[in-house]
Formats: sequence, C-alpha cells, structure tokens
Amino acid sequence: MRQKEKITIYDISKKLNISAATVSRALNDSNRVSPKTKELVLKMAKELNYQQNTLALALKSGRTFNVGVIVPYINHTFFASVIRGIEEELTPKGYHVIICQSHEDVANEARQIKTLLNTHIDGIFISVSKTTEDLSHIQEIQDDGVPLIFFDRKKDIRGVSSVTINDYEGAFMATEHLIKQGYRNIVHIGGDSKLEIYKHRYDGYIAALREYDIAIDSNLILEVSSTVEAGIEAVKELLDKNIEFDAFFSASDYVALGGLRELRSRGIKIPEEVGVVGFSNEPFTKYLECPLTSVGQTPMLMGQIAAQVFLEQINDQSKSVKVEKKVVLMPELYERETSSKKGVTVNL
Amino acid sequence: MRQKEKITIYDISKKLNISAATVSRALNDSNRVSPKTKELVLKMAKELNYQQNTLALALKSGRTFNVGVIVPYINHTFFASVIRGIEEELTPKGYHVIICQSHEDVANEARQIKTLLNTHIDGIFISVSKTTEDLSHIQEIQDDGVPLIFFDRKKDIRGVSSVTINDYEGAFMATEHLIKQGYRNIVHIGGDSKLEIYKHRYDGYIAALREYDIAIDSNLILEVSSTVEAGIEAVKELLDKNIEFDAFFSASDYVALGGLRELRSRGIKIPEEVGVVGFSNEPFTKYLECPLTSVGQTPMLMGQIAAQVFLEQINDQSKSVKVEKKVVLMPELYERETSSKKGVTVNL
DNA sequence: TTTTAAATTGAAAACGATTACATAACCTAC
DNA sequence: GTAGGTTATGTAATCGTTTTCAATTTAAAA
Repeated sequence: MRQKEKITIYDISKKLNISAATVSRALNDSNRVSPKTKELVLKMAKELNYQQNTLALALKSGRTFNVGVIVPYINHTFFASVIRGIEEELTPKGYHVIICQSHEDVANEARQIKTLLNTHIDGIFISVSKTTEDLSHIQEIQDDGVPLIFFDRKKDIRGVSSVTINDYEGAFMATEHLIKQGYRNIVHIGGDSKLEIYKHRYDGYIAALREYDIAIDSNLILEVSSTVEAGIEAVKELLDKNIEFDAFFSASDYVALGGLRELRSRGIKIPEEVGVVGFSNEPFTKYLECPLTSVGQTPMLMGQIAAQVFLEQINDQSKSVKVEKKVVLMPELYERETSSKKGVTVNL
Repeated sequence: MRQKEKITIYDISKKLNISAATVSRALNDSNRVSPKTKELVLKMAKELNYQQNTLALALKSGRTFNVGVIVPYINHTFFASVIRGIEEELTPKGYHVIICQSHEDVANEARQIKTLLNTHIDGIFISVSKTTEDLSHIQEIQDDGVPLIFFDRKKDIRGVSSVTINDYEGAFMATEHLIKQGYRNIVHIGGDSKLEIYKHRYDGYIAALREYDIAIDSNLILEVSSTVEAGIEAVKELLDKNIEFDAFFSASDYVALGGLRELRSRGIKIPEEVGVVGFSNEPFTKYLECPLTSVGQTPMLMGQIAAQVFLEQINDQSKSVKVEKKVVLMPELYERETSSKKGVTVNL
C-alpha cells in the first residue's frame, strides 16, 4: 500500500492556476513557455517534490529506459562481469538493466525474449545458449524493431551488432606461446564446436601449428564439455592411450585444471614435462599454487562496449540509419607458471 | 522503430463489433461475459496474436512486476548467486529482476533506490553497502510502501524482513572444528566490524573459545580488509612479531588465501604446523592444490528464500497484515585439507 | 489606433488497458 | 402483460503524461 500520495503535474497546475499542458512544457524545458511561468513551475515542482511518472511516460512514448540482458547463467564470473560492465555504462544514462537466464536452453531463451519484448524493453543484449540453433525467436526481436546486440556468443544475422573477443587470436597466442616455450607435441582440448567461440579457438590452435610448421595430429585433438571432470578424463585418456604430448592448450580453464590435477596425481612435472594453458582467465587461475597460464577476455570491457554500441544504435535509429557494428576485442595472454619451461631457450 | 504495429483490445473489439470493455473482460476471464463472446474474443486474440500491453496495465494498476536488487557488486560470486536464486524463483511468477550496484557507496545506494522507486518497482531486495550508516534513503522505501527485503547484510528496521545466514554459528563451527583438530592458539582475522556479519563472525569465534575454555588473547585478533594482500600482511605481522599461533580462522577466503601464501613462502607446513579455515566457500577454495576449509553460505538458497518472503509479503499486503520475517540460514562447514591435522587424535 | 505577427497558454486527444455505472436484453413469475 | 431480477454489454472515466491544434494574449509595426 503506497502511503505517499504521488503528486502529478495536475497538482502543480492547480496550485498555480495554469493548465497541465503548460506544466508539462515547463518541466520539459520547452521554449513555448514564458520564462516566468517556467520558473514558477520548476519552483513549485521542487517544493512539492514532484517526480515524473515513468510509467505514464513509457506508455506515451513507448520507451521504458529498460534494457534486457540474457545470459546462460548470471553467476558465471564471465557473464556477471559483462553485466557489470553494461550496468555501469548504462545506469548513468538513466537505463535499468533487467537480467534473464537461459540455463543454456533455447526454449528458456525464447520465453525470456518473449516476455522482455512484451515489457517494451528498449534493447536486448544476448549471449546465446549452447542449444540455440533455430533463430526464429531472435528474429522476433528484429521484427519488433528492438535494438539487439550479441556479446561473446553470437549468431550471424544481417544488421545485428556484436561484441566478441577474438577467440582465434587468443588461441593462436596461447599455442604460439607454448611453441616458443619449446613444447612441440601440443594437445588441444576444445569445447562444443557447435559454439562459434570453440570453433574459433580450434582454428587459432591449428593456425599456430601451421605457422610454425608443426604437423597436425588428430590424436592430439579432443572435444569435451567444460568441466574439471572432463579435463581429468581427457588427460587420463591421453595417458592411458600412451599418446605422446608435452603440452596442452585447453579452451576452458576448468578443463585445464582437471588436466593439471590428473598430471600431478601421476607425478608428471608441470611445466617441466608438460606445459598447460587455459582459456578465460577465471579468478581461480591466479590463486593456484602453480598459477595457470590463461587467455583473458576483459569481460567488463566487453559489457561497456556493448552498452556503447547500444547507445549509438539508439541515436542512429532516430536518424533511421542502419548500422551494423562488429566489435572484436583482443584477448590478452596471462603468462603464469604452468607454461614457463625454465631455462629452456628456444630458437625458431 | 517498431515495425510490427502492436494490436490492442480495440483492434479485437472492432473486428468482433463489440466494445473494448467486453474484450477486456473476456480476456480477464470475467464471469460477466457470455461464454459465447468469451470464446470469440479468445479466438480472435490468438488469431491476431494479441499481447497485453504491460505498460498500460502498470499505469492503471500501479504494479509493474519488476523488482529491484541492489548489491555492492554483481560480479562477486556470492551476490551473483543470490541474484540467480531470486531470478529463478521470481521469473516463473512473471516478475523481472532489475539489478543495481552500490559499489559499496551509500550515495550510489541512495541514488539507485531513488530511481528504482521512481520506476514503480514492486519490491526491493538489498544487501547494504559497507558505508551505509544513515538509513534515511532506506526509510524512503518504507514510506513509499514498497516491500523491502534485506539479504546477507541487513540493518535492523522495524517491520522489514530479512534473510541472512547465521554468521555467528558459522564462525563457531569453524573455530570449534579447529579446536577439535587439536589447534589451541587460534588467530581470528576478521573484517570491518562495522558490518554486522563480521561482528557476528567475531562473536562466534569468541564463543567457541569460551565454550572450550581457551583463553582469549587480544594479540590473536586482527581486523583487516578482505583481500589477499591484507591476508599476506596480517600473517607477516603475526610472524614478525613472533606471536605464537597454530591456526587461524579468517572471516574471508581471500584473506585466508593470502595467509596461506605467506605461511607457505616461509616453509610453514599446512595443516601440520598451522591450520586454516576461511569463510564464504569461494569457488577457488576447492580448486587449490591444498583445498581450503571454509564456511559455505548457500547464496542461491538465500536468493530463493528472499524471493519467497517477498511473494508472501505481496500477498499479505493485500490482506493488509503486516509481517516481518527474519529468516536465518544455517551455514555449512566444508572440511578440506588446510585444517585436518592428520593422525592427531584429540580428546576434549 | 489598428493590423499583424509572435509568443503563451489551454482544451482535448492520445498511449492501452481496467472498471464503476448505466443500459439493454432476456427470463421468470404473478 | 408487466414487475422484477438476472445476465450481457456498452459508455465513459481513469491512470499521468505528451502533443496537436486552436485560442488568447502580448508585442511590434504601420
């Protein structure tokens, strides 16, 4: 039960014996009001502690100053940080951020989009679920004319902007780094290749090997889900099959951690005997006793830039110019102890 | 630019040659409409793909089905998980979750509250910032009659519900665990005692010592900020001052990690020479080579319960019954390797 | 002083729904 | 056949703004 009876422009208009229209104009700093009345209105508004009713405004204008963000899970560090970036960029501009989770399920994703559109959101930021293949629910966003921005996990749709990191380059850097450290039989443990990001990481790995004239061995290429357990299993399999390798680059830090565990439990020395590089620079990587080398993705920056792209789009939209912006951020390699073969000098 | 011209109840009413009022009634399944027209309306609504305009409804009813959540930082695992819990509980009921960050700054907190209230939120969940002492901005939520729920970090305000964990009990369990493992000179490295939670953890530590007749030594009690660096410094100081101790219980996992680092760098064996217990069960604790014993807080559950309390409150509100619910969750001790003095049997 | 243009203001419609009240239609019963 | 009751529907107000159009006042020009 709201106690405080909200005051409206009518309250102001009555107090001053003028029409509500004039009050509205004065509050919006229109030049179609005399400076005198404008002053009076503003004074009275302050005195009565007038607050514009955003709902009425939204109904009238169609703009809610709310944006929706859809991620698989909001408590995954990466996504939480992107959201933080978006929030910090958009809040000062008067926007609110509504968060939704897809739980990596396309049906949820579609449902969330539907209700977001229904609440007349001003824009949608999305990192698609692993199960998203059919894009009709995403097409609906476009059909509604709502600004749409992909981040990290995107789909290629004409006219849709995206902010991603250069997974290819990140993987290339990681692999090249291992090569420069003197490793030669480099395993790649990838993720679900249905997702662009894992595909790109795989491509980067291959490209680096090619660049340095290292033969590509399909025995050294695995595809597993992104968990510690999968990492343990993967390395276990490699060792049990007696496949020779002296390093691995994993597309996931969790998988890398699992691999590290398995290696250590067998008494294999890291980084001397096997070098390891992960991907994502998860917080835990730097807290390990033997900190894990990893490719970092600057998620907060990604969020900020996604927000900026959105704001540009809002502006251009009013000018009815169609822009499609594809921002690709450069990842950074955090070199730590799991990949620094001490004392080994390598000539390439 | 919205392409799809949204269809309204008027469109339906025109098609069927009836009034919009009847359409509205039919859609709301009122019994003041004949079954025949009701059927017709529903069919037509489906055919035209009618979607109720939530803004118009919100303006009329005053309910937006949006709730606000204010946390210090959304990318801190704990808060992100609470938010996840809230989201998962509320989404099925048709609510959307708007997130805001205070950056541990009371001025931001106040600003966020102001704009949330202005957007006619249906409720606010908040974990107050470290700098929140004056409560006038929180009082405003009450004055507006908006349901308010504290989680984790609360303030005592009459009539306001809260969901917290029993920090006292958690600290007691942690300390008792160390005692039972045979440690006797137990240090407590606490956090900012201005926050209730750290005060309670301190109290729990003291109570456990008392319970087991262990003298309380003020030299063994420190208060530092919750960072790895602070942990390193704290332990450094203890060692440099030659203060004797064989265990420490930290109110923060980060501080505990810093402490562990410093101990190890001096060649001190864990858990043989010094036992360590942290607080929060941060994800990294279980990934360490020597996994850190920690008190876990079930943040997702906290979020779910907070959401449930909110829903109850919404219902009771319509019955104009005032409820104040204080839910206190029991923490759990995750016993790991930093605190298990192997082979030591202790009789108490 | 009158004419004309410019500057202010107000009335009313609009955004899209809900709902109190009024009205019309239909039965039932005397 | 009419009074009275029920049921179904319509009219219009309402939520709080913005905005078009018209009306009025004011100032400037003739």
